[in-house]
Amino acid sequence: MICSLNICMYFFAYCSAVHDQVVPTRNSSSRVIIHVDLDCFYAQVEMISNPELKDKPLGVQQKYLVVTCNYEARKLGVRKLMNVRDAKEKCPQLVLVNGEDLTRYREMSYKVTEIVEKKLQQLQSDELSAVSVSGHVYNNQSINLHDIMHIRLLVGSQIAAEMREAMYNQLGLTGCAGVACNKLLAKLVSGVFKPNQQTVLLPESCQDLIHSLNHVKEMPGIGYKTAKRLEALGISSVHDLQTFSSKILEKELGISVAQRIQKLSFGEDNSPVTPSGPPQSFSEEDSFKKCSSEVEAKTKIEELLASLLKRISQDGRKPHTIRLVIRRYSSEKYCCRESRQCPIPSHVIQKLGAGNYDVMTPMVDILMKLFRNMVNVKMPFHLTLLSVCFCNLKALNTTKKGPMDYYLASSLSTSSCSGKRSFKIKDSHMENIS
DNA sequence: TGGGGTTAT
DNA sequence: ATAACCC
Repeated sequence: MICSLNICMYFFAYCSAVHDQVVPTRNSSSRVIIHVDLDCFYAQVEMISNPELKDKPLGVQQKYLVVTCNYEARKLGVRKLMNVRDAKEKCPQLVLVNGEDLTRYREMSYKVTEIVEKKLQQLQSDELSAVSVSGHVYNNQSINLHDIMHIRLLVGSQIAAEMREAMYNQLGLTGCAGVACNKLLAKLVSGVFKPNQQTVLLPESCQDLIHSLNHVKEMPGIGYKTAKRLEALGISSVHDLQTFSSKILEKELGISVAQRIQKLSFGEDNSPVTPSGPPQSFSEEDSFKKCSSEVEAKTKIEELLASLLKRISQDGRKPHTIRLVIRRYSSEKYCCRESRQCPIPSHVIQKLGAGNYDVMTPMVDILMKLFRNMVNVKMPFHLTLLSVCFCNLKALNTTKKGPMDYYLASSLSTSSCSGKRSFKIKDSHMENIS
């Protein structure tokens, strides 16, 4: 029997996903999802570029935050998103490196994506006859070799191990993996044994895993805002959410969110693994204590734009929309951002690719118009963040139609259509079972 | 709370 | 086009 597996991978902050629809030929409800999470990705990249850091407690700093840290530092009490002062207090020997420039993390992320895609193609020819697990089994549950779903998950655990091996051998990166029947559970179970280990969840232990969460906030898909709204309804544990009136929840959160998160609370998640491909937007942002003049803002915007132009020219695609985002100073803990966006005029887009025409000037002009649209520069203001974003990325310049366009368009559409590929995995053991 | 990125309205 | 939400 031939089945295809659905593999999904996420990485901290830099996002890459590799995917495949997992469909044992007829039954689309029994998927196998592999979720891979690299251990403290930024810190690993830093330790690879400077091996002296390897056995020291290391934190990656952005502004006055330690955004992530290695496991040496965690043993000594440092946590993700900890204040630099608190972290130094907890751990005076903590070594800090600046991680505000994401360039090297991005580069490593692209390498990981490449390796995973190569490995996925290789799997087609690999013979995986898995009758044993790789890594941990959640709850130490015993395996039933007569249960077809158990067998599929075991195959998944072997593939996960191969993925992690490839990433370690070729890039020196370690990470965790979780194998389960949907994305939610795969992600949750991936964190049970850390770091650099993997765990498979057999369906019978699903409820145990879900109820091991202490609070609904720990459920992936329920963020700060949603958790706050749930709290206002008296919902705090997963059990609270499971048993709460669906009608009232729908009224409070809207039918879409309500139904989705209540399903999550039971461990149900039918969301597909979506091919992410290259990013759909590029942005650069900078935060600071205070920006209160237009000149100051313009200088910062020029810096952000310059970096962005460099990145977009490497990508090859062209943005058709530009956006400016600000954050105003607020005494409240969580302040919102405001943004203004507009289309990029086609003559500016054309200058992006070729020639040495100055593209900065017209772009800065547009951005400053957006800026003045949000901020009344005749009144005092206090900003704490500026961000410039290129989005609505298009591969080709389709503004002009030439005689060649027909051919170009058709050759593109054959390669970029429908999105989902399928990888066949021969599993000799499965023939015996089914 | 950084520096992102995607989804919903 | 903008805000909300998530990691």
